[in-house]
Amino acid sequence: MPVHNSEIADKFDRLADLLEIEDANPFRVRAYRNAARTVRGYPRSMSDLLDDGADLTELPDIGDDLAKKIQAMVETGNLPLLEEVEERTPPALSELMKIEGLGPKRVRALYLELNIKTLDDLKEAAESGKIHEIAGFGDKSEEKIRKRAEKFIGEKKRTLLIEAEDIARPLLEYLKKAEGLKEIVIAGSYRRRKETVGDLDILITAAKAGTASIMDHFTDYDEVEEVVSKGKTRSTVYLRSGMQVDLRVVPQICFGAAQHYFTGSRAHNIAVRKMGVKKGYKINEYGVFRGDERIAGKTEKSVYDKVGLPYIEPELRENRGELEAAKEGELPKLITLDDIRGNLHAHTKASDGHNSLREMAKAAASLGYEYLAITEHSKSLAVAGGLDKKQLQAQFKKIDKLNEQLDGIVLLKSSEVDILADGSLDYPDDLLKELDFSVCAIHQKFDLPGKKQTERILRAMDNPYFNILAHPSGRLINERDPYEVDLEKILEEAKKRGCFVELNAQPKRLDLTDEGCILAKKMGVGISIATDAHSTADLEHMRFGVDQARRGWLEKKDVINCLPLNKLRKLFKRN
DNA sequence: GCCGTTTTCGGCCCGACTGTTTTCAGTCG
Repeated sequence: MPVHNSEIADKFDRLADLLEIEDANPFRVRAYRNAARTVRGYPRSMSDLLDDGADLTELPDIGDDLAKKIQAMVETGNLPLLEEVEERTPPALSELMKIEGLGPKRVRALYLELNIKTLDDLKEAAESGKIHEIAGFGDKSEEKIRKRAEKFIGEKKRTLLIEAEDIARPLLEYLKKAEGLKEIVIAGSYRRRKETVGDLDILITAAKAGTASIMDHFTDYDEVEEVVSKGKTRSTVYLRSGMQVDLRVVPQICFGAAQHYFTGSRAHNIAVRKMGVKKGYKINEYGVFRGDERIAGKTEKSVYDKVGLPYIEPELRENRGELEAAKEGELPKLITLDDIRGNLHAHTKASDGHNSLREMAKAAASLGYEYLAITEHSKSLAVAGGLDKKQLQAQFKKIDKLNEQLDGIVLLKSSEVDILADGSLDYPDDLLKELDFSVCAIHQKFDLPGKKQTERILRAMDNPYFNILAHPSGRLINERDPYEVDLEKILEEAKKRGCFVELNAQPKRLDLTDEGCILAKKMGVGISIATDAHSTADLEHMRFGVDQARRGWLEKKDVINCLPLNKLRKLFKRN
C-alpha cells in the first residue's frame, strides 16, 4: 500500500510539535511544518513523483534532508527521527497542544513540573488544583485548562462551506447594524471558497480605529456561547453551533491590506510579504510601508501592485504557483457561474429525485441553461430506484415529448450508469447507444485495492459509450474517504479515449477536488461541472462546483458544459 | 532545516490579546 501524502505530512507535523516542546530551534520546527504543508497540498503523491524519478528538492521548502526523509518514508513507511524523539518526549504531548491556550512552552512546563503526559493526567491535575502552582500559571489559566480539557474532543471537524454560509448569513446581517461600520466582509478560507472552513474570519472597517461599540455589538450576538478574547481591534468567540468566529476591525483606509491579510492563505501571505521585504517594504494588515511611510493598502490591488503583481483572485491564494504565474502574466482567467450553459447530472422522481421532469426542466431554464441532462440511476442501483431497460426507454419517450413543448431549454437523455465490479457497464451497448451521452459512476465495492479499482474504471472507459466519469473519488466530505484510485492514470487514459471527468458540485462531494482539477487541466482532460441534483433546489449548487473549479485554476475553455449544445454533442461522439 | 537579484552563511512574517507580570512571555491566527 503506497504511503499517502497526508501520512507523510502528519508525521512531519507531529515531529514539529514534539521538537517545539523540546525547545528546538524554532526555524527548524517551522521547516518541518512548511514541509508538511507542501506535501499535504501537493496534487501528486510523493510516491508517484519518486517513481517518475522526480527531484523532490525542487518542491518549495523541501531541501536535501527532507527529500531524503520523504523518500525513506515512501520506501519504509517510517520516519526514524520521529521515533527517536518519541523515545524521550511522550507522543501524547502533541495532542495536548491542540487544547486552546496550550502551546509548546506550557505543555513542556506541565510535563516537567507535574509529569503530565496525557489528557487524563491534565484533567486530574487541573481538578486537584496543582496547575496554578507552576510559575507562569495562575488561577485563571488553571480554570480555563480545566474547562477546556473537560470538553476537549480532539481534532475539530471543519465545517462544510454550505453549512458555514448558513451560520454566517444571519451573523452578517446582525453585524451590519453595528454603529460606525463602513464595510464588512468574510475573509479567510470562506472567501477563498475552500470546501470546508475551520472558522469564520470577519473583517469590518470603521471610520475610526478602536471602535469598542462594534466589539460590544459582536459579543452581544445571541448565538455567542463563549467570548475567548476581546480587544479593540480583534475578538474571538465561539457560537452555539461550535463555530469559532474571529472579528477584526480596522480603519477604512486599511481595507485592502486587511482584506488581503485576513483572506490568506497563510502560505500565500508569507510569500507575498517576503516579496515585499525584498523590495524594502513591510506588509501587514494596515498597509504596505516603506520605513514609516505608508505607500499602499486601500485596496487589495494596491498591495499586489507594490510587489509588482497583478491582482490575484482569492480562490488561487494557496501558494500553489499563483505568484509565479502572476509574475509571468500567466494567471488563468477563472471560470464564472455565468459561463455555465447547462447541467449534465440530475435526477427526477423516476429514480431517487424529488421533482418531476417538467419541474426540473423549468427550474433549469429559469437559471438560464440551454440544456439539462436527466441521469437516473441504472438498474443495479435498486436502493436508489435504478431504472431497467423498459423504464429507461419509457422515460426517453417522455423526454422527447416534453422537449417538443419546451422552449429555450433541451432535456438530454442520459443515465448515471453503474460501473460494475468487473468494469462492465450496467446497461448493454444497444441501450447505451440510445443515450445522448453517459455519466458513469461507482456506487458499490468502494474498498477494492487501488490497482484493481483503477483497472475497473479503465475497463469501463474502454466501452465506446462511456463519456463522463462521475464523482471520481467517491468521497463524502467528513463522512466517507475517497476510494483508492490512481487519478493521474485515469486522467491520462481518459484523455486518450476522449472521455471526461465530472466535478460533482454537491457541497458534500465536490469531487474532483481542487487539486484534481489542477491535474486534469494540466493533462488536458475536459471537466463537467454538474450538480447531481435530486431536487430543483439542488440545481443551485452549481455555484459550489464553480467555486471549486476556480480553486482548481479552471477556465471557461476547460469546462465542457460552458459549450453550446451543438458543440457539446460532438464531444460525446467517440470513435 | 530551508534558502539565495543581500547567495553557501545568516537570516528566517508580523501583530493582537491574555494572564501573570512590574515590562513581558506565551499563544494564536
